[in-house]
Amino acid sequence: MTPVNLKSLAEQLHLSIATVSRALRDSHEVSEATKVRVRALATALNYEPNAYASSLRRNVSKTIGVVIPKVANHFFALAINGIEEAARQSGYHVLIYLTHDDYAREVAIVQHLKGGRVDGLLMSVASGTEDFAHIKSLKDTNLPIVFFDRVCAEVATAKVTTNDYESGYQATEHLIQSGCRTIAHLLISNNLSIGQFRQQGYLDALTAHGLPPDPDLVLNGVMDNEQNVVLIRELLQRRPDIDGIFASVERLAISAYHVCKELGRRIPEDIKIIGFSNLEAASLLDPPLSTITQPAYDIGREAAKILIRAVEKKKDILPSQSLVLNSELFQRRSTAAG
Amino acid sequence: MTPVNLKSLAEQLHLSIATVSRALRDSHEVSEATKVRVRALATALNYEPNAYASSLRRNVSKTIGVVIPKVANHFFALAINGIEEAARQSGYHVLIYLTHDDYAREVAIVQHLKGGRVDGLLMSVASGTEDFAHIKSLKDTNLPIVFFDRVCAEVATAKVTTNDYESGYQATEHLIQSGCRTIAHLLISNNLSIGQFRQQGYLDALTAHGLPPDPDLVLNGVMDNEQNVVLIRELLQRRPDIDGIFASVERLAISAYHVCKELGRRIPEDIKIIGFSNLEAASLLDPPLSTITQPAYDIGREAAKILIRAVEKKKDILPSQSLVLNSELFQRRSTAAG
DNA sequence: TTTATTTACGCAAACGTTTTCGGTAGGTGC
DNA sequence: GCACCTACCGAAAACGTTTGCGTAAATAAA
Repeated sequence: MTPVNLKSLAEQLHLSIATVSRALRDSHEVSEATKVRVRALATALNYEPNAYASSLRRNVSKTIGVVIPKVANHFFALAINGIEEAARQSGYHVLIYLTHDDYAREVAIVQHLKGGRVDGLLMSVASGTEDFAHIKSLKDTNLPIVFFDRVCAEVATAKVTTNDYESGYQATEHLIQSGCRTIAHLLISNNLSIGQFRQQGYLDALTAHGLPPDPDLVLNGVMDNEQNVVLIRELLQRRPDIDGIFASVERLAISAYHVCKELGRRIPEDIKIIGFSNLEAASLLDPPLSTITQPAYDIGREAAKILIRAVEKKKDILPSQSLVLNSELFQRRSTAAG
Repeated sequence: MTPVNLKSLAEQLHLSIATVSRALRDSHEVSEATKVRVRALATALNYEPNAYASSLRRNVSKTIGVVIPKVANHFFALAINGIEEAARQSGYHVLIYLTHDDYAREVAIVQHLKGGRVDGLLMSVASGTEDFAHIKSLKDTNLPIVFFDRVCAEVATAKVTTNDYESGYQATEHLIQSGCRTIAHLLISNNLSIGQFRQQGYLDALTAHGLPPDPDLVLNGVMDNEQNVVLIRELLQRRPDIDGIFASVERLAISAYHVCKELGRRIPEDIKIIGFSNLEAASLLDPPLSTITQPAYDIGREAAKILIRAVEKKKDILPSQSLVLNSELFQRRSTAAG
């Protein structure tokens, strides 16, 4: 079976390759009559242009890369959903890379992307990343980059985030207004700005309501969930006065649930819990978990839109194009006043 | 800034492009001394070969496509995780396409893939797909395809699935052994074989235990969850004797939970529920949901492995390479015998 | 009629890489 | 001395597409 490409089409139509190419791209330099002829044969033979030849020649791949820590996480899954939607609408393809929060993997991936495989990059940096040289070096190749959620402050480009400070403040305030006086903050400590913003919101909400911040109530979680359960258990046993928990990370809220059940602390009667989460099933938990939910889909979609717009216009992406989309507080039974 | 490609490297090294290319690919036709020189400059200048030029010339893209209905679903998210892992290990890139269970989108995506953008395809077909001509036509271009989970029986290739029939049988048997006598089956009716297998397992388990199958107990759900709640409510009100529910689809189990709470049916005292689900939070639901959980990560990884192996060896994929990975039944309180 | 202008198409170069084919230099065996 | 081999390297074609430029004919303007 002969390959179906511009050459074979041209031969069958007794035209030049150039004319066939132009006809298919609807150029004004070719008559309507031949356009019709060309299109007819192309669809008849199921012609599809070779993406790599086209990309090579035009130096454009119609592909964007997405580098994220993980996909088995409802936030990132929803973000990909939004990204794919925006990409599809503009005819872009989506390459996915997972760092698993591993710095070395992130570096390797970023290095690979210098090969021109993508026209632009969406990125949520790994929590283990402390040195951003690899990202800067990629940006120096003029590859447009947009960060979302886990941004890299040191690289001057657009960032799409949620209002982490305000959300941390709101969550803490919500616990206070529900009657809590001794509020713990569970977080994963790393150098990501989002964690710091949430922590600051927590602290400011406490002081604003006359509650003195206590470092003993701030628990730095780790990667391993089993270990987190141990840490949280220790905290709750050491400080039986804790009556509220603000979890900056979904799985810390889940671990807190486990510990409370194990220790016989009733939620929300003895202790109230609120957490950042995109869990669909939050309302089905026992009890339903109050959440701060990020607009993950929108974050992904808007980030992709900014990126694609820049790629198409061949214009640099400015930090001023950054977007902050508000998270939403869903009040459920785990923080019911009582 | 001059581009860093083979040409520029060759000029600086006073070598030919051919030699530089061979040196970087570690050909035996170039001396060790020059290899060292070439590699040194290449790493110094951060050279990364142009992926599209390479793909065009070698007719190989080191990229696999993944076409799935959705990503905001723990099963598919885990599957992607496995796919990415296998791909990364073999140096492959992963393109993601979402059909949203829409036939037209699936056709458009498949048509696009004829452009040679991917070396192979992993696919889980959309539930709305009834005609497989587009897939067959893609396969006719000699593109290797491996189906996973939602397979297409009409295309002769490898399929990676789970033991749907046995799982349906086990789930039903588990309900019977927990004391249920009137067991409803909630499913999404479509022409996917997995649904049919599960339904058959349900029927066979009933008859094997002397319970007469009753078509009135089989509920065909729809896409819209609100509508499903209505349907389930009608069913439970029409048949107050129902004491067990087997949900073939996660969200139907969730909807059943909602209806039970609304109608005041206690789980598991009045009615027991088990469902296919990859929900992480199943154990945190109220009450914890018994599940049949598919090995999603392994399914994705094994499917990708089969595909990549075939791509590398340039050999056809045979239906005999199909794999069946067993699901696991997690018994939780929603089916506690009482 | 002559001179611009437009229309419709072909030629050929380019994108960066890989690979075939060959060529040169030096060494080895006879 | 000659034939032969090996080690190393370069020239150039090829992958399929896009596009600047040229050109012939047709049309419009003068």
